[in-house]
Amino acid sequence: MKSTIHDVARRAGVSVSTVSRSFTRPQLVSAKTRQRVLDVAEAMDFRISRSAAALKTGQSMRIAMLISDSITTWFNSHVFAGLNNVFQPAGYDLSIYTMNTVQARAEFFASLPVRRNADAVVVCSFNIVPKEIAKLGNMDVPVVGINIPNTDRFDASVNVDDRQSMKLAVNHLTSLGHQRVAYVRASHGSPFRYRADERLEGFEEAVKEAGIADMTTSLRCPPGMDASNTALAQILSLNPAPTAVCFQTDGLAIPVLYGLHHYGREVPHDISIVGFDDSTYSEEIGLTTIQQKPYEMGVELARKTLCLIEGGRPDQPFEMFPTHLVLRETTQPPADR
Amino acid sequence: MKSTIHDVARRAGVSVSTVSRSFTRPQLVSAKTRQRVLDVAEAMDFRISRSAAALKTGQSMRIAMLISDSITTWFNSHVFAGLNNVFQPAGYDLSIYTMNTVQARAEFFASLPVRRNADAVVVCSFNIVPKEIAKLGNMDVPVVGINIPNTDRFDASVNVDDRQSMKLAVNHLTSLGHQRVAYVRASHGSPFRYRADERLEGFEEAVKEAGIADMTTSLRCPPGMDASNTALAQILSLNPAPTAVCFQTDGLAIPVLYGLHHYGREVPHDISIVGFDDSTYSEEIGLTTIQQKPYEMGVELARKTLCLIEGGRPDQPFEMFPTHLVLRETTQPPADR
DNA sequence: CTGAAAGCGCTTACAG
DNA sequence: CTGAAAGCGCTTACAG
Repeated sequence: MKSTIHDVARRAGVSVSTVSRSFTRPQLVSAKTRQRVLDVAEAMDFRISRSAAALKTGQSMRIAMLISDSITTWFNSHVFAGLNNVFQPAGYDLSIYTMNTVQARAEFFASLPVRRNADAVVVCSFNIVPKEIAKLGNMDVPVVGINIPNTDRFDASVNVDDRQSMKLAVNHLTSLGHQRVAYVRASHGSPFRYRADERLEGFEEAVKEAGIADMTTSLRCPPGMDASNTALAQILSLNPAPTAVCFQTDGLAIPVLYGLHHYGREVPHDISIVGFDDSTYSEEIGLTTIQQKPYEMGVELARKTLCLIEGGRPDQPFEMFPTHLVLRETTQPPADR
Repeated sequence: MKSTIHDVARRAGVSVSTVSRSFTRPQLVSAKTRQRVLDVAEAMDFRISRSAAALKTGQSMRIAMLISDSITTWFNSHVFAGLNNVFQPAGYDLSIYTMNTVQARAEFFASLPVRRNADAVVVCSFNIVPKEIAKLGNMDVPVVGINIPNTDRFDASVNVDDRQSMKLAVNHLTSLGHQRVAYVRASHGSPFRYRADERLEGFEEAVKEAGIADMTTSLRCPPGMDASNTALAQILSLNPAPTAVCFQTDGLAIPVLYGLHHYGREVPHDISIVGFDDSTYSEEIGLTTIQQKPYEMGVELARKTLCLIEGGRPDQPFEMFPTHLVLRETTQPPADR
């Protein structure tokens, strides 16, 4: 029913070796023969079986992506898209492994289902611990990371400087003259803990350097639906009121921005807002924010990974991607100045 | 280096058949033997090679998901998450095939790279044409769809009634007393064309039934960054001004909602807004909208697909998922009433 | 440039 | 309940 490489060989009057080469190493076959093989294959609706090829070559043609929360988040889905758009044309399938509970995570690293079944492992925004990295390292395939806290034991990575980026945001505000600045972060327990930590540290450093540390406040959003509501309530009740607020993510900033309007606080006249990510709606809404580009980071990390799989060395195994302060419409000098 | 089933068999003092059965059909092996095999396998870091198993069984253990735009959209990423969370534990990899240009699409259906390399094909929100479906059908694997215009030739599908759902939105507004209602849709050329069409038709029907067809306007967002800006500009310049606006998607509604605030129109006091999807931020922002649940739809479609792969018949091969009007804070009776 | 042959690591029908 | 053996569909080192 489905034709195999043997059927094609017979119909084309060549050996299976030649059929195989016509697909995988065309330069080894005469142009004439190759064309005939390809024509016959086409007529028979033949495709190379990836399972068979994988078995023979010892590669699984699969790459595992480890994430600690949902693939539906802005960051993860863009990284995934970037990775996939490089891996897919190269013949690799990208499989997601979601570790969103302590138990799922422990199970994954205990049983390591990807062993022997992945040609590389991509660790995405994961506060992965040394013991876990060691386990992955034992798999003898490249282990690469995107926005990982620490590159030890990794073969390649692509990162953003969260600390420095957040300082960009604060410096923008302080240089406008803001003195009472608040910071809103997601609750601990977030899978992005280390990134949250870095951003908070960047905020605190910048605020200290600006000499306004004693007038700043750090607010916490509890997990759940009302995260932004809680943040909003805290901002509105701060006394004296902050003239500017930095957010750990645009995802926190946008609902608060909306809520501020709702309660009659004009942005940026009454209060300035800076986000982080440049994610969904940020441009349309005019949110001033720190831009990072997870799609592009995914593309670049996939390239490095392919290079490693082929036994090469990426030019720049550990790359720091730039971020940019994007000025839009939610910041201005404080009104009382 | 990597141990195979033979190594395990030798160390455990059994045949490879028994090792294989211990993993894939445990009930065929005595508990004692199985435990010994599993212990040895564990000690040797052995995992079944999925490529080898796939070759032998004739299954590819891969499922293809066809989408016509990015995997990063709210709808697609949630469907993907739902599918993947069922397929992955069942041992299947889910591969994305993105056809976002006419050329990419033609190439895909001409070469059908998934032939012999997928155990099922999932068509996601695709205005797929009969000729294309026929090509997929020739692959001899289940072809299933999610939000497809027409279920002919499909083996299973999960859909939402876009037309009826939009009528829900309009009826809500007319029953509040709104008479001048506008509709905002994305430009044609969108990959979601058929869904956009259905929603527009639903809108027009509802408006006709309510007897306010002559007071309604349908606005179009051109593609690109300024889509919502253009819509906003049109809404603001309509004369007489509409008292309510329905949007094809929340993604269009949210930036416009923000823009209306910006230009001093109070929602819902001056103008009511209804979205469609219940997507990112809709709840936090209090957007009244039509809710659909792509994650749940993905889960259910994956279940049907698995059933079909195993040769069964899903209880309900073609399922219509409900949508709900979610009342929040962006609608009220018109102020001039 | 082409072919014959070995073998990748499993699963499963068959036999006991 | 267990094992010996065939074979899934390829790739590739070797020979010519």
